[in-house]
Amino acid sequence: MLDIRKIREDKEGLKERIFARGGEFPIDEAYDLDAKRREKLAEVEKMKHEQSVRSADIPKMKKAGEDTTALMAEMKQLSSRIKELDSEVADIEAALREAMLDIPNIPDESVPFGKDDSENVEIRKCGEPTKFDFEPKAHWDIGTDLDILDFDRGAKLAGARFTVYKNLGARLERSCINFMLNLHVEEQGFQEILPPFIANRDIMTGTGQLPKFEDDMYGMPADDFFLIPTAEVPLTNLRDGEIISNDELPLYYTAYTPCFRREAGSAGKDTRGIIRQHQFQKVEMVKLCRPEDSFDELESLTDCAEEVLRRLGLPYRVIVLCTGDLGFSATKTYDIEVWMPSYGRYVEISSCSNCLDFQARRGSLRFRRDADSKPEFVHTLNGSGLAVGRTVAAILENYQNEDGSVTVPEALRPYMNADVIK
RNA sequence: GGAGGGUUGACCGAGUGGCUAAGGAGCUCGCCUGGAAAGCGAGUAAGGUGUAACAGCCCCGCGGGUUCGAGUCCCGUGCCCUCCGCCA
Repeated sequence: MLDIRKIREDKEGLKERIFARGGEFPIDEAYDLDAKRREKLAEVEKMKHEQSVRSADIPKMKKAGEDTTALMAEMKQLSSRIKELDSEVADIEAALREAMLDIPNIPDESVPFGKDDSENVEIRKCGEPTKFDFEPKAHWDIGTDLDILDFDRGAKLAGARFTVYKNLGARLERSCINFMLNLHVEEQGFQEILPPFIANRDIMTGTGQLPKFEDDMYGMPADDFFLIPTAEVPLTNLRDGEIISNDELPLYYTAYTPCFRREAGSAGKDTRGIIRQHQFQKVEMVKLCRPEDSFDELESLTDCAEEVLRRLGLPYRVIVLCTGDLGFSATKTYDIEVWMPSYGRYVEISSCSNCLDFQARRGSLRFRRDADSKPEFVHTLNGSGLAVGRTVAAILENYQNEDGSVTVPEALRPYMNADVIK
């Protein structure tokens, strides 16, 4: 959620920057509701003041033995007028909040203008696309042939876009998780968290998944719970409602969780393999930091994710998302894309974003700089480190051998207890 | 699932209808001391909204209601704790 003051101060400038995302957002509406709200509020506040001052006279008059009937009757009228106005204000506030929740974050000045993912800009590249002196297979064929991925039984158990991992396939997934967590925790300074995989409506609203994207979430209506679509949700909200002390910042959290997404609107996309699943595993990193540090933290966060790929020896590139491709809560996002031979191109495997105070404001994530200063909102960042299923797919494809076996990357061998999957 | 207890400030905690929601811990300063601790004294301190700045208004888990007036009474509900039941 944006600070309403930003809209008040420079509505047109803001509209231009936000509309660069493409689409329309209710900024004018929020502006008008805000003005109306303040006007009504001033009116009702004056009445409340009168109410409290004059009501205080009643016990005094009673003590003095005076008759309070007339004053009480008058106060009763005032009270009911206040009630009416109060409910008008509440209606306006609800509408204002609804509008504000539908307005995305402002793209940072450094974000390139563009309409969609075709206009994202490559920043750097590491390694070269893998070359084969035989005809390489796609990971779904490799996985099926080695009997480590079972798509048919996944579909039987749950449906399309669910996959069963077996034997060294299951172990490869688990090894990646452990390898990534250990790197983040032991070398990069993150605290390891194992959060609930379910979040309630408030929490889902705090990070921006709700109310706009409810259709993309798996919900449990009986309890008004949701399966988390990413560990960003519990990690970012871990300190929700708290006032964090200054010396705790910056906070680095990492967690492995499964992620659940309905993928509404992705019908026909990436239907084969494990690139786009309703349930996938991910190791996520989240940072809470002081406002002045968040852009530096974004660079180091991205590097933490890249380090995973470097150690796995997978070719990748980093792009900066253009205004049209930027996520709802982010002001700036780097995507890391891994080389996927079956696609003949780079495929997203991590997304690292700076959300400024946008999420901190929706929940209430604040810190106190000094003992006597006011609480301020922290800045929040999140990045995948990495999407595990896509990492497995990339390993299977980039490390495949002509005989159908797959060489285990050096960094994973201690976890796999195997040099090769065959 | 059933029964009971709780929910007040960056922390603890009093407060069952009416002037400004106690007190403590904390923090700052002073006295005391060789120095510190303890003790004593003084000060300071809540978040939101709003204003040029004041003021004003709101805030006692959340939402309704009763009342001239609600932290306090009534209804609903979230969460925490205890016991019972069920259960990995």
